[in-house]
This record gives sequence, structure tokens and C-alpha cells, in this order.
Amino acid sequence: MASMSVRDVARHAGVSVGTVSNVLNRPDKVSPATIERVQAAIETLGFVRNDAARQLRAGRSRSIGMIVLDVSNPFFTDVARGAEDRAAEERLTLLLGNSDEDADREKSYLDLFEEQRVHGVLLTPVGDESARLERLLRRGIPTVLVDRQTDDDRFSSVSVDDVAGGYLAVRHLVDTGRRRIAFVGGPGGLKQVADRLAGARKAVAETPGTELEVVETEALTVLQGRHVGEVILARSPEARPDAVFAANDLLAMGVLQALSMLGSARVPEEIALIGYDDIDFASAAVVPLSSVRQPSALIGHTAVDLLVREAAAPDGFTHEHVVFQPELVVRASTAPPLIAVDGTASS
Amino acid sequence: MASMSVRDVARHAGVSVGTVSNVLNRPDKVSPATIERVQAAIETLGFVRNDAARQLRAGRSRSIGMIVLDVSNPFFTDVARGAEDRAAEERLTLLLGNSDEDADREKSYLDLFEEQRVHGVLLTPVGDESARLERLLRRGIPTVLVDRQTDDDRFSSVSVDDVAGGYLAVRHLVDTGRRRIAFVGGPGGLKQVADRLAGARKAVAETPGTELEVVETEALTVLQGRHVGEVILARSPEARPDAVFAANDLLAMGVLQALSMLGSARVPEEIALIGYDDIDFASAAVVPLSSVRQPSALIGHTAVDLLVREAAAPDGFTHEHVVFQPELVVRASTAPPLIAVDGTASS
DNA sequence: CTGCCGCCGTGAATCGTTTCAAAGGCATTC
DNA sequence: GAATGCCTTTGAAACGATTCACGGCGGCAG
Repeated sequence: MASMSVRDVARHAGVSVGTVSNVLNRPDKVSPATIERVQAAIETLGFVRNDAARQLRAGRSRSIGMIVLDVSNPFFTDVARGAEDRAAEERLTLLLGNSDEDADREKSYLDLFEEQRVHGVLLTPVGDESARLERLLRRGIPTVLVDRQTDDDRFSSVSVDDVAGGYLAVRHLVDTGRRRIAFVGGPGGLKQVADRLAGARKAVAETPGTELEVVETEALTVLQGRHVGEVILARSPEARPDAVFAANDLLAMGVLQALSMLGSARVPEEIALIGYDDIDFASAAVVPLSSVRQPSALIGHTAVDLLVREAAAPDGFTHEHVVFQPELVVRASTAPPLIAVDGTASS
Repeated sequence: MASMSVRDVARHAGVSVGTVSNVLNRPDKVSPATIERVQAAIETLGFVRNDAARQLRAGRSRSIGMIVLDVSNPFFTDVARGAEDRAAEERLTLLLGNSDEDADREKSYLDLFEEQRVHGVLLTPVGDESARLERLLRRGIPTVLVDRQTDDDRFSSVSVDDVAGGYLAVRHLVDTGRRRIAFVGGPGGLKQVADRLAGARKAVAETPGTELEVVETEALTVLQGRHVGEVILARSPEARPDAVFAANDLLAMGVLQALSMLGSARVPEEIALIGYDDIDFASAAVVPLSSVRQPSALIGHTAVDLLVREAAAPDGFTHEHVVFQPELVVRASTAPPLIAVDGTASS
């Protein structure tokens, strides 16, 4: 009932506390008979290690702190899941914090993690990282930037080439005959959004006769997507784009809902639609959504890998920058408009 | 750079360690001038409290362990969010674990929480709870059961009256003229599912001329919902139900997608559809989904409340069982079939 | 028989914070 | 001037696991 300590176990087993600790941590140093006896004592007393004492001695905890921008975005949930699985293999625990794109919340989690002497931090920074990260550096807490490239060579990072992803998406739209393309995304301050747009621009620039319109949103949510969809529908059919590239799937699903609910612009016949992230909901949408897949679980997995390696290094001089390539996933929402054999578009 | 301790701060400020601790924890006991000096020292040395040492002394941590069945279900995310917010007010941290309905994973989280000497545990048990909970009891770890009623008076619990919820949903379908109702949900082993079905049965039983068909699923996911939707569509129109009550919104959205994608059974004209949980996606669906709302954030909030109260009580004898009532949310997916003034159904 | 080596086991010191009994300082009161 | 009381500060003890230099013991070689 009351909490048992190694001392109680030692007394009950007729050995010293040092031996109990050895049974727990280096059983090879203890004779089988003694191990037996100690474990019996642990069992009958219901002894459970006190993690705080262990950490105090060790100097750092066996937890990893992770901070993401939005827990309700399945992409981040998937990244976290990947990180958690890999962490579990290393007997590390993942502490998940949600910054909600708010710098203050981010800071308060970082403070907490500092007090906890976490093993390391996985961070998708809210905005400009420099100031806050400076501090982590000084404390020598291993830190890996997630889903964010950086030219800063004092950190490791795991990211996806968003410029390439944007290019893939728009190239696909152009290749399937679309010409008037709208990019939907925002706020422009998010690096991810800016990069995807840059990729889109590149694809449009290299194909004569295509044009790109940019529709800025306030956030990457379903609701914002619906607003954009309604705005598009309000235009005359001729003024509408014939394809929409949304900066993430939540936006794309919002656009899709607006277009198909009000029903006057069919997807993909009149407007093709492609999103980004390839979240599970994408394939389950009313019109299955084309998207650009990021290897979300792998990102989390890799981030923990880098973190563990960096934490083990004598000095943190093994900064690595892993950049994954995104992958195009084609589904019904970007099927090309049907072309009859005589070359005219069918209805 | 190297970690600073209270001792360093004390030396630098020319006071004793006790005083530093008092500045940190009971500033009212310390003269303003001293506070000033100590805080300056903390600032210049970059001192950060070591949480492990603090916990060791305190005997228990300031974390709450929470285990949910499925982190990708927005309902549980919302509950967790509510719990986290309330915990933050109490300066407690929420550790979120995902059992994925797997008893082993649940156990391993419980073990972890024990070692951490968590303040308390919030648990939505996987199956039969008795054995594992016995142990928490013996250790005296305050525990609150979440989204699960229990007759066990050794625990507090926070739940929603699922029988009432099922009744609300089907009563509404019946009241709007539906007669052949299908209940979609499973596995039947989940208490939540069984209760909602019981409520549905009650509503049907009290209205002559109505009938209830039960379609069992393997899980409460979008994919399972689509399967069911396809099965319904495969029937001749006369053999189809005229309303579907799904045990949660994910299922309902799957059904909706199947029905509206294949397009031969319109919602709500031919088949009304209602879900359960009222997740955010429900209102944003192609046909906005009627649902039964559970006060998810409030559930989390209340669970933490009970936990805190129980943890503060000298002996854990203040077990409470809070049961919330669900609320019907009517949207387009259950609009009654239009009736013309002359009494015939319009097309 | 002595000396050396390995194997097991020992127990005091340590991590950094909080707590608490006690002491110091100062002013007010008789 | 001494006694009293309040306010502030002190410093050692405690929390519980881990570590490490050391000691006991048995066996084996010389």
C-alpha cells in the first residue's frame, strides 16, 4: 500500500540496496540465486521504481518533448504517431504539446520541457525560431526541427521538399490539360505554404499558356476552404479557374464541399482539385481527393532517430538535415475532362 | 551552460538555499529586497528548476496520465483537449496515451504512469476493467473512468447517458416520419455501442408501426461506414431502410459518402441519416449531419475536476459519478421528406 | 601454505529541491 | 533595560535510486 523503496526490498530480501539496484539495472553482475530472491521480494512488496529519483540521479529524463502546430490536423497526428512508435523502441516516452500556432503556448511548453530535463525536443516552430532556439542551444538540449527546413547548422532537421511537392501538384494539373490554376493557402508567413506556392509558380512558369491565381486564406482549415469554394462559385463559370491546388487537404476538402454541395461546378469535370498531405480523409472524400503525400509516420520516426543519435554524441556536432521527397497521389478529383474521339470535349 | 542549482543561485545572491526555495514557492514569506536579489541571480545564471528533484521531494508528480481508445477519433481528441485545459489551470500536465483498444498497450501505459507517480489517471478502459484497476486502487492512485459508467463504487466516473442518446436519435427519426430504421454500429462488446442500441430499441418499441434493423460493424470507422452504405445501396429501393442511425459520426460519414457518391439514394429525401458525437466534421459534411452531441470538452474538464478533488481528499472516499445528458443536433441529413399542402409527397 | 585473482555484494555519497525547527534582528511595550 | 513578539533567514534532513571504491571469500597456481 504505502510506497515501497529499494531499501524495503533490500531488507526483505536480506541484501543491500546496491544489490537491488544491480538486479534492476545490470542483472549480469548478480548471481542467479540473489536475483531470484530480490525479485521475489519486489513481487511480494509490490515495489515500483520511482522515476523521479532515477531521473534526478541520471540528470535527464527519458521523455522527449514534442510540439506541433495543430493536433487536430491528421498530418501532425500521424507524425506524432510515428515518433511515438520509434521512441517506444528506445524506451523513451513522448510528451505531446500543441502550440496551436501560438508563440506563447510554444514557449510555455518549452519551459516545461526544460524543467523536466527532457532527453530532447522535437519542434515544428511557430514562426521565426531563432530567439527561442538560442536558449535550447545554450542549455545543450538536443533539438530536431520537424517539417521545417533550416539553413541553421546548429540543429538537425527533418523535412519534406515542399517546393518539389508544389511543383508535382501543379505539373500534374497542367499535364492533364488544366490551364487556369488557383493556388489556395495561407497565411503566407508559414514556410510550408510559401514553398508549395513557389513550386506551383515554377510549374506554371515553364508551361506557356497557363496562369496562376493566388487565393490567400487565414488558416489551413476546412472552414477556410469552404469560404474559398463559395467565392469561386460566386463567379461566372468563365471566370472560374479550371483547377485548384490547395495547400493542404483540410482546405481542399472545404473547397470540395462548397463546390459539390452547391452543385454548380462539378469536380473534376469542370474544376480539378488537388490537396496536400494525403490524410486518411482524402481518400474517403465524396470525390476521392488527389493529393501530395508526405511520409508522415516516417518523418516522426526519423526525427526521433536523429534526436537519439544527437543525444548520444559526446558533443552535439552531428547535425543532419534529412529532406524527403513528396509523392503524387492521383485520385478521381483530378481525372482529366473526358475527350471524345473526335477531339471535342464531351458533356 | 552547465546546469545551475539552487545552491549556485544562493551563493550568487548571498543567501541560503532555503531562501531561494522560498522565493520560488512562497514569495510572500520573503522581503522584497531579497526577492529582487535572488531573481537577478536566477536571471544571470539562467537557473531552471529541476522537476525531478522537486517531484522526488513531493512524492508525486504534477502530471495526469490519460489513456484513450483512439486518438484519431476527434471525439477523444476533444475530450483530451478539455482535460488539458482544465489541468493547465491547476498547473498540471497531461500525459496522453493511446491504447488503440489494445489491453497490452493500456497496461504498459499504466505501468509507466505508476513509475512516474502521476497525480492521477484518467482512463477509458479497453474492456473489462476490474483486474487492472485493482492494482491502481491498491497503490492509492486516484483514478477517474471516462466515457464509461460503472457500478463500481471505488472509482469516480464521468460519462454520458448513451441509452438516452440512442433514444433521442431514433425518437427524432420516428417523429419526422421515418418507419424502417437501421442501427449501424459495433463491435457489440463496446458498452457505448450496446447502450445506444438499447436506447434505439426503446424508441422503436414505443411507436407502433416502426421497425429496427441492426447492422453490426467491426469498428467505428469511416471505412466500415462506407461498406454498410454500399450494402444498403445494393438492395432494391423498397428493401432499404428509410433512416439510418449510426453509432458514431465516423460511421455515419462513411454511410453518407457511399450513399451520395453512388448517388442512387438521396440523403435525406430517401434515407435520413443521424450520427453520434457531433464531431466538427459532421457539420462540414456534404450533407450536414444530424447528430447526438456529447459535451466532449466538458467531459474532459469534469474528469480532471473529479480527479483533483479526489487527490486532495484525505482518503479517497469521495467517489462521484457524473452522468451528462446528450443533446440532439438537427441538421439537413434528417430533414423530413417534403410534404405538399395537398398531403402528397413532393418529388 | 601463501598469494593472487575474480566474483559478489556492500554502503556511503550523490543528484537538487523542499521543509521546518530554530535562530537572528528589530521594534514595541512595560 | 529587559521582555516580548513578529518577520526574515538559515541550514540540515529528507525524498529514493544509482554509482563506485572497497572488502570478503573461495579457488587455483606456485
